Amino acid sequence: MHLKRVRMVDVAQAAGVSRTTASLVLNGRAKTIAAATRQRVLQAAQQMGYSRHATALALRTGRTRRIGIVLNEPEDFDEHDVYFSTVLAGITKGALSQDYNLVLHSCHYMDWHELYSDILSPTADGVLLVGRFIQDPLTPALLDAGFPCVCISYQVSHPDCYSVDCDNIQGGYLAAQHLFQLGHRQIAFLYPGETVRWGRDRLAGAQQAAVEAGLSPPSFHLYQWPDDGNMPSEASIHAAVRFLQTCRPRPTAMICCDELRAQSITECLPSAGIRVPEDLAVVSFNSTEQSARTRPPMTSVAQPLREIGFAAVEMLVDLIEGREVAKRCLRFPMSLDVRESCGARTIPAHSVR
Amino acid sequence: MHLKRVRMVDVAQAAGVSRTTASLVLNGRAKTIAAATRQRVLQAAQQMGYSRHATALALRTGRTRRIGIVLNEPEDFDEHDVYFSTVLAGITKGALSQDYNLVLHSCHYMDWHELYSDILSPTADGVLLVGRFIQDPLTPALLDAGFPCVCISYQVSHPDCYSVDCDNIQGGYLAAQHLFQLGHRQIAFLYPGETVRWGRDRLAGAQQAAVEAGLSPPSFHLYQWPDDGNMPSEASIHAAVRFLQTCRPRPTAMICCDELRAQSITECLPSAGIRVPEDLAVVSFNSTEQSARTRPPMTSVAQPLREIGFAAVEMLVDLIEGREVAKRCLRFPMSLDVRESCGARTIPAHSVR
DNA sequence: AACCGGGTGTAACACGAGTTACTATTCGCC
DNA sequence: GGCGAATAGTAACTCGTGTTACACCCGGTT
Repeated sequence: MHLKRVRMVDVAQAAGVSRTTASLVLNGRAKTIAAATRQRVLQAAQQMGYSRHATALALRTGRTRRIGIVLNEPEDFDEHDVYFSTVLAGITKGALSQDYNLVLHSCHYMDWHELYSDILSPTADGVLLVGRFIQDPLTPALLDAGFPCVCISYQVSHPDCYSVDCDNIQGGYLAAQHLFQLGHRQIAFLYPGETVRWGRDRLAGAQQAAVEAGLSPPSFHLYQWPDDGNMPSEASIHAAVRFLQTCRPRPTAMICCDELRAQSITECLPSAGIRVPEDLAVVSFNSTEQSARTRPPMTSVAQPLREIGFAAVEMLVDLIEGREVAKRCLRFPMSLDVRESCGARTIPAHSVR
Repeated sequence: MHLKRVRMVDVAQAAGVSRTTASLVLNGRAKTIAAATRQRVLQAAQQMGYSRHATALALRTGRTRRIGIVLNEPEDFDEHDVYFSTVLAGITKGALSQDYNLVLHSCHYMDWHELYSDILSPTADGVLLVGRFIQDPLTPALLDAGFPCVCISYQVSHPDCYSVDCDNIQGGYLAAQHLFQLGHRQIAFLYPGETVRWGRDRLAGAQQAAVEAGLSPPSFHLYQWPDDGNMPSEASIHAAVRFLQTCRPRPTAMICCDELRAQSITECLPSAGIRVPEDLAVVSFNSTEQSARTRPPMTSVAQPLREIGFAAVEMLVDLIEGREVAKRCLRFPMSLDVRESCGARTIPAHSVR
């Protein structure tokens, strides 16, 4: 039942030439081949529906024209986590424009060594590592092996590390500046703690805004949420609400570095006697469609995730094809989608798209 | 800077044997090889960090251990369309358990012929085609070529077509049955029309429920929405609302075959003087997190998308590896997540997860 | 006739692996 | 001591392609 593949040698035979000649013609290296012969070969190829055997080509050239993608977990596509799908949308577009295919490396997070050798097989010409954890041994190992890598939304300290990220410092600055301009002075800052780089950076940006607003030394009411994965537990949400209730002096605003948490917390606030935005203004991060649909619609700092994915592909392909890459770390500015959770009037906001 | 790869011949040399011997040992075909020699080879391989060259292996064996995925559009990962990411979550899990990698074929929808030859390169051992359109020429072409395919959420009439889908007839039945049990008799049915199979099937199911409820001949107020892609246009939403307003006899309930549309329409209803659920009970399809977050939370028929993705991988791998596949079309039952948009009290619903 | 040189095309090798058929050595047994 | 069988290992081919070095032909010049 299986149709036999048409190989180059079949085309050559049909055109009455050697395989070498066919190869030269089909690769445009046909300087020394007579025009008539070339036509014969091209026509035969066309007619027989010939296309190169990808694997053989890859073996010979050492290039697969594929880009690998490593996510943190097999479950990363969970509908709850819009982050990966959006970055992936950008990556897909980038790969399309560069004429590369994408490989999703399937692997449990833990057995990084298996993943390591799968990548170095090599299954692809380079790999995009999406938002891995700082302690992850995989990235340095790949870099040590000299394998082309681009990190998305994180970076490691290694001379060969290239990365694309959003400018979290500037993002934190935006969030805080907005609140300061609205007159807030007591601000709760909810984040994953200093160990997570984007958490650290966003806080740093917020503190910078505080300094510029004349609040020195800058002081936020810090709350570090427990490390419980993408889906925050109910207990962790309640703990955050309790923090907001008991914190003194009472905060009039909160910056929450995660949209999903911000949303869950906000939903619990009314029953804790806290109204949004009257008693507590809220700014979250990662402005997605979700933020527009909450009550009240939530002001949120947006990451340009598609652009990040797209740029990461571009950078990786430059690396693969040996072109010079100007900056080791590309940073995209974040933007503030002003909605209603801060009591500011709704300005036609920078569209999410 | 690039570390030279360790090849099998290097391992063999280090162990003082021929490459053939090394190959036999490393593939467990070492029946005729002395235990001592085998140990030497294994140890050398271990020590030098040897791993097979994936491309060479694929060329020789004719198996890439990759599964291709074809989506409709490069933009399918858009955050608006949770469908693909959820199916992909299931596929990822399936691929992981079967020890296959995944290839995302990047391609514009239109130039199907380019995609066709990319698939037949072959980039993967088989391909999952996710929710393509009926008119799509790609699927029959691949089937004609004898390439292993599994269709997800659609099917074509071809003797070799294998597919995994949810049972849309039963889903339509569930939706209508729920409304009939609540006493509704005048029901608007919003769907993409007869040309889209799942639309047709859901209607058929609903009609079956009507017959069983003693309403014969079954009559719904049919509304066919225009084909405007995943994101419904504002105009199309308004048109639907107008339909609900002007339709006589006045419907007391609506079944909308798409969650996103149902949601947008529901948001417009108050301003049209229609309250949900008092004036109009609403059942939608594709129950995702979104449905739980609307006001009121929306009753919706859920597709087991993860299970579908997972099963599709299983089926495809069976096909690839030449095992017998019992059923040509695997159908998963849908389930009803009862929320508040029908006025039924909230029953602890079948969890989305 | 011998030599040169441009125009055409091909034989042969390489990429890194799996597999088959065959050689070489040792062992057991009569 | 000789013969067959079992044991241990390898040369040579294959997968489908890109590339390099070379062979051949033919016309023109010395």
